[in-house]
Amino acid sequence: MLGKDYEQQDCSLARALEVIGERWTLLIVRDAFHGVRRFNDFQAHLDIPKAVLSDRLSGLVENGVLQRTPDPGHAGRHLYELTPAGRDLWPALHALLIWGGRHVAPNSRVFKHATCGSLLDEAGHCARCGVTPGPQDIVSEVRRSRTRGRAAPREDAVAVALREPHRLLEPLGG
Amino acid sequence: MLGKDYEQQDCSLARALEVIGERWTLLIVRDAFHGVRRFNDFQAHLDIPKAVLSDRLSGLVENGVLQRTPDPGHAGRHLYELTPAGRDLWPALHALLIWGGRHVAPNSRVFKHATCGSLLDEAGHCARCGVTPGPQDIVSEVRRSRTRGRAAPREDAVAVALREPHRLLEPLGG
DNA sequence: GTGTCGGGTTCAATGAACGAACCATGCGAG
DNA sequence: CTCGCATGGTTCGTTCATTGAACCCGACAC
Repeated sequence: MLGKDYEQQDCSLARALEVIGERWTLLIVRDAFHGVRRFNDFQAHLDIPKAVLSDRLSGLVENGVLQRTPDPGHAGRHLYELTPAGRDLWPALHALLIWGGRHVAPNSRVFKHATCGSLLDEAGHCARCGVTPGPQDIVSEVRRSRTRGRAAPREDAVAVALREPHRLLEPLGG
Repeated sequence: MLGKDYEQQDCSLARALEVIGERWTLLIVRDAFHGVRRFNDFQAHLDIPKAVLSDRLSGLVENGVLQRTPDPGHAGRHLYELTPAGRDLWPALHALLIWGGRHVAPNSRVFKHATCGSLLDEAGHCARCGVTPGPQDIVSEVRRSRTRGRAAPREDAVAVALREPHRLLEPLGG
């Protein structure tokens, strides 16, 4: 992302942004948390040009956020999954999501603690259990609510699958 | 940032990224947390083209992250300061900083609780006081450490001022 | 063989970002 | 008053990134 002259900035935020600060990148990571693993699913859900998606996925793999593995069912195809470093992005992603929901437009999904079912607060904390669960213990579901308004909902496979509650990191659809 | 067709994505992360996801934007916000308020200080510290900086500052003001006020000392000049919504970005910014420090390159600064002086952990929590202080109660200082290596340090006014410990949000240099 | 689907790459056109040059205002010195 | 300089921008031509359509290839399916 940032020009090479930024390497003089001794700042790990700049480093982080070089990895996940490009257009689309964080949305790809978000989908990965929701269990999207295949090229076409990312593409259909994000409406992103294939060339850009290909470029971003390669970048994320290079930087250790995703790992590319052969798809066992289909030779020549790949699965993209979060590495531990990628899963470590959850707090940052969650904080941005909350901020967007609070200051830009209300969030359409809510997060619940998988083991007790109660809603997490804005810090991602489960009041009942007194813990801050990691993504593997969080269920994301659509906030059933007032006039979800806003144009026709998307109809791609990923969007449809995500209308059901879904535990983060668990592979989506087969 | 994202094309208009993304408005169909009912996702507050996308909304957030439209506001703070462009190139440079988060670095500007970071500097704002460190007390930078003047156009030239941003420009000197970030090595960003003036046209882009002007554009980003206007965008942040429009989106309610910064507010532009006349500089009391100098007519015709402005000060850019974080609004409450902007200050609310702290958890997200901090999480990204920590992630970058852990997975990309070690962080060159540390954060301490202003009221007790002890180091904050990676969640931004003060173990001694049992609180997670907001930015106004955090002091940022250079990690005094092994071979800070990496090229010559920057010499612009902001970089020099930030070599001293500095409480977040407090205006820098006069 | 032909067809089709997933997973890409290539390419021309568009749109951002860059950096240098320019402009306007407000000083302070002479 | 005039000159020079600093701040805070805007304008503009060049360069780089993004876009979307078209094309390619390898696996099956028939």
